Amino acid sequence: MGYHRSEVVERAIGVLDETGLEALSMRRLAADLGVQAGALYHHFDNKAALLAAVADEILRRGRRPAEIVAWDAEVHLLCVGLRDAMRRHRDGAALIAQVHRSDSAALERPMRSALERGGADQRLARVGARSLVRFVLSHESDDDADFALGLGIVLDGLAARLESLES
Amino acid sequence: MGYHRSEVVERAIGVLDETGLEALSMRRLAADLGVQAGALYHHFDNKAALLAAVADEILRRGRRPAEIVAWDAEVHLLCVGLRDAMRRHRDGAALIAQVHRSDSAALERPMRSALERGGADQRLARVGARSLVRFVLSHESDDDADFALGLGIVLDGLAARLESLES
DNA sequence: ACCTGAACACCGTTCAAGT
DNA sequence: ACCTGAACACCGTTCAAGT
Repeated sequence: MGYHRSEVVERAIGVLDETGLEALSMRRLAADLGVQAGALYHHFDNKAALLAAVADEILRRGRRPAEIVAWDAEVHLLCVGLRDAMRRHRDGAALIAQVHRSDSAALERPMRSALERGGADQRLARVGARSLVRFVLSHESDDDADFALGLGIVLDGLAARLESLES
Repeated sequence: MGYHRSEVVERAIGVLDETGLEALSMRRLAADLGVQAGALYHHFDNKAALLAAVADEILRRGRRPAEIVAWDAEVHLLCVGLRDAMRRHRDGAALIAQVHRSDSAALERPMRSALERGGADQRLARVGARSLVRFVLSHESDDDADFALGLGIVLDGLAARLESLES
């Protein structure tokens, strides 16, 4: 009953918010759409593909218009933006972390280029981007103050490494 | 057929290593022990309790004898020890991360006291310990050099915060 | 092209009944 | 105390058959 994938994804986000990731099954979602479970496989190869599409949509909705800012402000914006996007939905972090496991590049690429803009060599940009993204994904339930402190620690460590590269 | 929980746990670790976390079901484990699935519920309240016991045992086996070392060496040892323990078994990190979600204290406590020994106040010790443990848990698949670089970044950031507390 | 109905091969958990 | 057998309420996925 979803002409397109997009309506299935939208309903999936609804089910996610109402019942959580654990209860978001192909059968439950199909029932919610008034359709047999097997019908979903005309739109998605498997459940992983559906969840990837859901994660994509959640991140797309969280995306802010590109601003022209300093590289360190951009790194900060990327972290806070990711955090906000995933906190907008029940189990958002768990879902995005799960999808991120099989496609880490999508989330880490913008972070990596911001770090390279800040003078990081390829390796530091890669490792730093990975650390930052995983930090954000694993600290969903922290309150904002603790999150800011933890993020500040990682950013300070990164800054120290960047300074020693400049000399 | 396990007089005690310990034999069930041992077999569970075997199944984990052979087939991975996804395939470690109550039914599969029971079949492996030559027993009906229901019998396992005489030893464990539910699957989560079983997995917690398995994670505990994996961590217990990875524990090294306490040495008398400087606090920063201890923090480093705790991180590397945790990493080694979880890498000794297939899907070890995923299992320990899962259990850690409902009992983060056990893993974070020793890290917290090491940080307090290094001069951290309660809040910095709590946030720092959490960041370090989650860093280790989420970087299982990194190679050793990338892990060391990432860990160094977090530790440097922590050190900067500790120095500013001393003044 | 899209969906139904029905099946296949699984899950975690409970519980009367047996020893 | 510990286990069996069998059930309950679910899963993801496939596929002939219908429209």
